[in-house]
Amino acid sequence: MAARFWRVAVRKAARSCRPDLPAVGRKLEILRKRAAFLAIAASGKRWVAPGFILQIGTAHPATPAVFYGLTASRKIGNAVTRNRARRRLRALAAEILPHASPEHDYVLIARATTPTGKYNDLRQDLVKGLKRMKVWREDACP
RNA sequence: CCAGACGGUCGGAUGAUCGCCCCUUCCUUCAGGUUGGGGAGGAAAGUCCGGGCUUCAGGGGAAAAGGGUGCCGGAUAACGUCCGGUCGGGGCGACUCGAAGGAAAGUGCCACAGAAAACAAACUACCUUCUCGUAAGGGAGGGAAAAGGUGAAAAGGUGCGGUAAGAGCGCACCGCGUCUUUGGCAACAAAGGCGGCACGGAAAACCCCACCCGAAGCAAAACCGAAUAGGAGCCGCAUAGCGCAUACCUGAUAUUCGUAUCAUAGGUGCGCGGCGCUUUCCCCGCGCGCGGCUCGGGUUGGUUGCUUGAGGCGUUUGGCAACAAACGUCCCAGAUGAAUGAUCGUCCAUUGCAGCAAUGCGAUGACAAAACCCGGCUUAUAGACCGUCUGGCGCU
Repeated sequence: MAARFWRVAVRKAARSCRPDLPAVGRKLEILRKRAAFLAIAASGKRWVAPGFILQIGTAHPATPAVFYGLTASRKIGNAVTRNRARRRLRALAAEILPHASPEHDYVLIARATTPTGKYNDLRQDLVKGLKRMKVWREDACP
């Protein structure tokens, strides 16, 4: 009940701050180049949750958008499973990552439980992880 | 109604909120907004066959090697696929399965067991002659291959006759071989004659015969952009060439500036020769130095290829069928760290618990996701539905 209310509030906030572009941490861009993934992995900062692994790249000047990438390896299952994991992570990123600092790049790595776990758990874990790593911005539009 | 055979269709439904990719309308400050439309499969899978397409200039012929296919006829762009037959297995049946050419071209093989595994042979045992012995029985020679035993297989089978015992030794039927006739396009089948049995298995050992096959793949390939980038150097080989023609182009000379002349300047054309052209050879044709080593550089990106196709659906006609033709109609994914979804309800299935029950609470949702495109094959697949047929049982 509380979670539902919280989610609606976020959506309202996201909608309300749309007019004032270009504000920090609003848009999302997906990384597609192998070199970018390697650079983020090399920074070594990672946070492991039951449903996924979060990697954070080294700090750089803030960009207009938050860059993030998704990885679903052969290990977690066949093509259907990998697709489902990647799509759940993409939905999660669309909801949560506007709150992340645009001074870093992020990579979400799918684990075996990603396609089957509870969506609420995934969401809470990601928020927790961002706060732990001190890249959480409470207001999406400061 | 039960059990089964074959073929086909589908393979969760629906709503709300928030999104993604492609095409498109309009607005436009060129960054977006906006209108409308489309967006995974029967196997998209495995990548096992067959094609299209692209590149290696291309085309034709022959040979060798290698690979593939293998009853007959048809379908098809093609196939190892499909359809219809034949033959041989399985099933009461519907139906189904089949590495189904040649063993009389040749070489080799047939384990174990057994006497013997392919010019047949003879262990036990059978018959007989001679001989030794009182006898039981033994020894030597001959006949024969029926009985026993071994084996996947023992050189036709069963019955009768025959014989010292036996044996296709003779006869009948069956099998086999061969010839003829008939039916069939054919594979093959049927009938009749002849033969007295010759020809064991395995070709999934090599092999022979007939037919087919160039290679690599969309990371193909083309273009744009970028870059000193079809780069530079050295070595080796080679006739790095020769002849003829040509004033058309560049060039040279002369010039009255209009042009003329020059073939021992280059280009160009033709011929000869050399090398190369996807294993080799020949012919046509095409291209032109070739080969090796060293140094330096490049490999990001974008666009095209990219989805209108041996296309889908419907009707009619031909055909037993696979399929073909005609007409009508439709446009139906195009991503590239890879879109086609995420979340939450309701319903539908399956299932667990509780309950006398109505029902309630919870869990789960087959296999599996396009990657240039088609035709097949193979494998995976919870469940639902439809049609045709077979064998039972019951009823009228």
